[in-house]
Amino acid sequence: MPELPDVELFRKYLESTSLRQRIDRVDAFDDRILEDISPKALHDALVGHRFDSTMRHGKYLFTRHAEDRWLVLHFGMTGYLQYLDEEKDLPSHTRVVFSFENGKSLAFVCQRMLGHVAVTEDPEEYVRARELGGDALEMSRAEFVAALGGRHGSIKSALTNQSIIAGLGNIYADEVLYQAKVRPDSRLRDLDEDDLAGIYDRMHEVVDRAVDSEVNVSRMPDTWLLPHRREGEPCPRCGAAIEVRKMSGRTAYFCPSCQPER
DNA sequence: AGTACCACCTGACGGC
DNA sequence: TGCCGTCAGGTGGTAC
Repeated sequence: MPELPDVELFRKYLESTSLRQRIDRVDAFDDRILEDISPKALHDALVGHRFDSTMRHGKYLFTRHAEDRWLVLHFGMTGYLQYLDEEKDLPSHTRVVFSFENGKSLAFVCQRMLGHVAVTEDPEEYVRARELGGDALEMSRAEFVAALGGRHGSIKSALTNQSIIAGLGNIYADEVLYQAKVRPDSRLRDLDEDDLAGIYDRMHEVVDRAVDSEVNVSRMPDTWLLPHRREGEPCPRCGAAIEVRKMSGRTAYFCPSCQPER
């Protein structure tokens, strides 16, 4: 479930493995993954170039391969990157392979086909066209409060709405609200600026720490909700049974005692 | 504006 | 054993 911390890790992974190698071949095995570009056009756009830098906005990863040419990667729910010494070791569900001159390759793997690969001239323009909000890590506390202010929905639907804040998904939104002791179904109009500032601070902590833990749950604090995100499991803070509630088709996990109703 | 629901997609899992 | 419904959840579209 790649959310911001996962994608940030993919970015670092791509940086440490795949820069500055001449791209010899690009194979797209399933063009449902490709967004407004044919397999041949993708191949032709990349061959002969080298990835030379990366950037991330929310759950989108960009890597530059020429002046004004960037590859766009979005991982859907099950996507990830794998750098390989030998192409025979391609993971199952590999959808696109970037083969380098040194015989190594980078696989874009995406089991459920909910991810996308695209090409853009300008990541910022791409972000604008997608109507994404500010990146959760880049945005200031004042921008965060302003983005949420004056809205009427639930806090959780705002946190996971990529056009308001880009980067949080279902799992980390639950974690942030758990840390902030705010119930996911709380109405924004019932939260004041201090509440929002607190949520912003917890969001930063959670995302930073998740990246530091390399998104490995066993390396995250045991006092977090994430290792206990199961119905009825005791809350690591107070022992009350964790509750689950469906909110617009998503499962929200929370502690009914630490995250009181407002 | 916000919400609910559906579709996309595949694999795991529980029930029978 | 094997079939079937349900669930996982990021995104996007539609209807209310």
